[in-house]
Amino acid sequence: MPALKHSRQRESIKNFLTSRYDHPTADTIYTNVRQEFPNISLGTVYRNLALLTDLGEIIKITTDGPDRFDGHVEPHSHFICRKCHAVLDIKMKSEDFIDKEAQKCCSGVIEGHVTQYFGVCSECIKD
Amino acid sequence: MPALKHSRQRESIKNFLTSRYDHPTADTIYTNVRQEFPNISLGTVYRNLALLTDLGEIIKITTDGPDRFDGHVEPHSHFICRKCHAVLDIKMKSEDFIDKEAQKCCSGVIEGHVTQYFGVCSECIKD
DNA sequence: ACGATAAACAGTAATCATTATCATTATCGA
DNA sequence: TCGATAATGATAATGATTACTGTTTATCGT
Repeated sequence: MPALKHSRQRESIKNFLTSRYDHPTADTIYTNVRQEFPNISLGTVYRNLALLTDLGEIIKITTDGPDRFDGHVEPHSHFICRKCHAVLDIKMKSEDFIDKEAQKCCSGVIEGHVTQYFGVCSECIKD
Repeated sequence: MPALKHSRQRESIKNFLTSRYDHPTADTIYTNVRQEFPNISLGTVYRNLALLTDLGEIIKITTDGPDRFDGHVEPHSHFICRKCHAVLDIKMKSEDFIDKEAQKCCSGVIEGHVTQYFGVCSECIKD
């Protein structure tokens, strides 16, 4: 547990993530933050994304393909379009109910869940 | 869409998966199937896992770390222990209800969902 | 402000999981 | 049994992520 020090690079990554709602990958974050810090390293991006995830300030979304990151930590789920692979937010009320239902048939202690919905988004459905 | 041909290797992979309930990784499958086919290639394992997934005969579970595979396709969810990383099955009734709830606040068409519960399993909770 | 300490950095090499390539072998219908 | 082609084994290549190394920078006590 090393003492945390402030860094402009980490602040910029965090700011970028809270400004976006499209769940970018590490690489997208890298190319964008590079406009403010032209020689930031990709390793620095990954290091800070892991750190921010551990701190609970952002959320890591593991899917097929590269991981995506979400700067908005209020409980919500994600809808992933199987055509264009867009990741959209879903905010529903029954999140607690789901944990309680699952707990009924699980011998361990359930602390939470991550649900990914899949289907076709409203844009792709036009085609 | 190439015409499918039978292969003993693919059959062995499928059989191994339906015999297990612990959601093994490609590497675990590889080392086990190797007892029957000593010079099967890891590439063959991956190729057949992808094929079987496309055919809907098995399920690919994407998590932190390497993908895991499930030979049992009846709808169910997974509980992942955050201590020992075991993947256990959860079979609950409200799966359809969840899709309908989510559909209420989603502009796309929801076809299904994958939920991963996390917490501490009954073994690890003893420590 | 100054200097010591250690976190964070940029740059780069290494790792890990997965996919692609290609010459050879196995499957299967005619 | 023969011919077409899917599947294989071996291995190279890729893509995402992590680890390493020497340098820079933030923080804190004086």
